[in-house]
Amino acid sequence: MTLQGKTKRQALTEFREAEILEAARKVFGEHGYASATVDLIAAEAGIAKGTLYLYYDSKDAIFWAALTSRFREMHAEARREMEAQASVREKIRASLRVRFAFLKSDEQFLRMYVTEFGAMCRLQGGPMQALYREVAEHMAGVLQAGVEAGELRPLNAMAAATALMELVKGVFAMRFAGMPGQDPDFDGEQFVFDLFWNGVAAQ
Amino acid sequence: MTLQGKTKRQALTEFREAEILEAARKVFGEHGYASATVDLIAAEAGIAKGTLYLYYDSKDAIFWAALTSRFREMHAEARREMEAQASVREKIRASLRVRFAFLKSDEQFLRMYVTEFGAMCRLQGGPMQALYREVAEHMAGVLQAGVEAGELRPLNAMAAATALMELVKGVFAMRFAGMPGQDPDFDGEQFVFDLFWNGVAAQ
Amino acid sequence: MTLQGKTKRQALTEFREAEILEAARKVFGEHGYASATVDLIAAEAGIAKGTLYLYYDSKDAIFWAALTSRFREMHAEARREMEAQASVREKIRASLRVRFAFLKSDEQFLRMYVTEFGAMCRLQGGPMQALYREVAEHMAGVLQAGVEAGELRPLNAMAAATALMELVKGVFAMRFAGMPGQDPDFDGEQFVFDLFWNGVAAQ
Amino acid sequence: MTLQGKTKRQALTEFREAEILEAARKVFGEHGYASATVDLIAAEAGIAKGTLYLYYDSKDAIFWAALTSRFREMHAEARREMEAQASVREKIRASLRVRFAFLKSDEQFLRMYVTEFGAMCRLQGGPMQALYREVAEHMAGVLQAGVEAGELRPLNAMAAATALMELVKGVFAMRFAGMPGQDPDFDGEQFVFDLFWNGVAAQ
DNA sequence: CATGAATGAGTATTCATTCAT
DNA sequence: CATGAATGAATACTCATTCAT
Repeated sequence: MTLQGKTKRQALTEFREAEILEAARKVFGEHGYASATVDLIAAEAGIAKGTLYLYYDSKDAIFWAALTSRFREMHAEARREMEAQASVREKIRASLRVRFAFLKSDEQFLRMYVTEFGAMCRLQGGPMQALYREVAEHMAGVLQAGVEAGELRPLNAMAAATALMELVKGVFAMRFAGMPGQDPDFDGEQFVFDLFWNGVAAQ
Repeated sequence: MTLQGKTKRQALTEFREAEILEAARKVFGEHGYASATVDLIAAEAGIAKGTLYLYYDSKDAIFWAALTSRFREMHAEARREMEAQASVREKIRASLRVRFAFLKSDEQFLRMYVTEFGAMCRLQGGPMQALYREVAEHMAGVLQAGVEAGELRPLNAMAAATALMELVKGVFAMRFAGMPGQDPDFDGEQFVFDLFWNGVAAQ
Repeated sequence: MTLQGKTKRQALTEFREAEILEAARKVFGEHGYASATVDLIAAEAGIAKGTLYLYYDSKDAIFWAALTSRFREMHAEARREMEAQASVREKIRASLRVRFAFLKSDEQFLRMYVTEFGAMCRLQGGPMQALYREVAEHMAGVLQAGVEAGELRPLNAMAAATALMELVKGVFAMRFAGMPGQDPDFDGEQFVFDLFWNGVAAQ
Repeated sequence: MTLQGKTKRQALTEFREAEILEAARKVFGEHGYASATVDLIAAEAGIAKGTLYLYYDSKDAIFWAALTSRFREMHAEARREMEAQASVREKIRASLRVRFAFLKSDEQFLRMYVTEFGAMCRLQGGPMQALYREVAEHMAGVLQAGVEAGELRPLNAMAAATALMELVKGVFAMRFAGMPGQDPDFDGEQFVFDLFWNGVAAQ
């Protein structure tokens, strides 16, 4: 009974948190951090403003949670898919496949990721940076292994990992920068892979 | 006399504007857009707050001018240096040389460029996007010529141009993301060139 | 059974109420009325916030009850002790003895009494004022009798009674005002008695 | 010219500050600290809310300034009048004369002084306490001189000084406590003087 | 009876912008 | 041209109170 009670409450809490983050991504995605208001997020989530503060301590905390929770999901799936592959080449492919799928399917998250990640890393300091670093380090590990296995030419793995992440972001940034003639046939994923793979492959 | 008067006035105006933008870059660079205040910028520039509004219409306008004026300078110099080179390879080298020199020498501008360019492109809409596009299109033109000359493999030139710009930004972003073990010998410029050149060169 | 049930319930209710008031005095004493929160009181009392409202109608009511219940106790005991004395002189002594003992033994109540009684009398209106008046009137009655018996010089008994109460408060206020060189040998009770007695005694 | 300009500006500033404090005393006096709002004070002062913050940093600062500025004036005048007297007896009389005149003539200040001084001493800490102490110490010095001159019986001068101040407050507190039958002929000043003087005089 | 999640009115404070001098 | 005092709309956050479970 206690267990059920706890489970129920936990479930409710998790549901509310998810609801809030969903609303937050929508509002932050549309308005940007500065212009987004807590009232707007609460209204979007269909709850009272005060209720938000039962689940998150501040606007900052909401933003951080909304951005990183999704970012973590994306990274976790990419990691899983990469581990299922043997070669570095296929690991890179898998990583790109997952990331492109994620960013294409979640417009709001994409906006937050592309336009505010940079600023938030600097302003929010620690937690955001740590996450970014963690993800980069994982990719760097994969690339380093590729170098040691002779699949890749010798390179600074951390820099290459960062470059790969920024390339993905960059391709999506083209949209927001209002690039013209967006060729509907343009395959960003393939483009990034070709550029990066040719850039780092041995020989 | 009238001419001279006008010239004097124009000179003063230009001097004031430059002073303001310099101050703005310092304040925006240190605090980020949202936390920077017009009071702070005025104080830094050593003029009254009201005076700012004689030269710029709004905080937004100041930010935009501070960011783009420097961005334009960087691009203009890069363009000049690129035109002095014959091969696409050397044009790319020249572009990177200028951009890295600029960003290394101006910490404040670097911060604005890396952390707020993305957000501002989306939020400020037109003017910022147009500029970004213009720069990308110039680089795309160079790359397209390279493709046609057989120096580069066939590729989406606009995407490649964007990728190059984002790679430069990405290398500097590593700093702000608090990347560890920043190898003091790490040569970001060379790294970006190698990655990109190998990524796009023919064969 | 019903009787027992009622008695049990009443006992429980009284116990709860006492518990709540104890907690309230602690919280109000530490934080002051405005900064004290109902959550804090509930936590201190070890019950849920909603439960508080089963026993008291509002934060105000809790404050009022916490302050006056103790004030009443203090007065009741002072009254008893005064009645056990024959002369006005000894009645005054008894009153001071009880009041000083109470205030010295209950730091939290002391704080509420000294720092917020004044404000609350005005803001809470009726009930608090009535109580204050009742206590003052009792003391005034004693003093008036003293006047009529020739023990005290002719005076406005109500004013003198108020003065005595304020003097007691004033001595304790010295602490909160951060008075220096608090002589550890200083006997506030004796001091107030000497001042007041000399001030009101006949001749 | 510069001097005039400065003087003008200073005059304006002082005028505004006085205006604000006047309004603040009215609002704080009527509602008490907690219920008073900054909006109300601004409205009462006939200026915009933001303007308040050009002159005072916070609601707390306004309250503190409103209370202490008047308190200081009262003390300064009392001090002057006391110094014009030779005997301790007349100095005490002078002090009471000034204080009663002040408190009778400024209902709003009286309310703040009587009902919130205690709480604020504790909550605002340092500045308020220091002021209270300073005033008490001055009076204590006078009383101590009286003791040494044989005019007063030996006593704890600081305690007696505090007692005198609290007696004054106490007499006015009677009003707010809704004391009945306020004899219109009752002379509070004389009453406090008699009580205190008889209480402390030699013999 | 007891709970504590939900509410939303209420408030101090900031800051871009204006305009009288 | 230059100033900076004045403005007031905008907003994050709090907390007493309620009520469904």
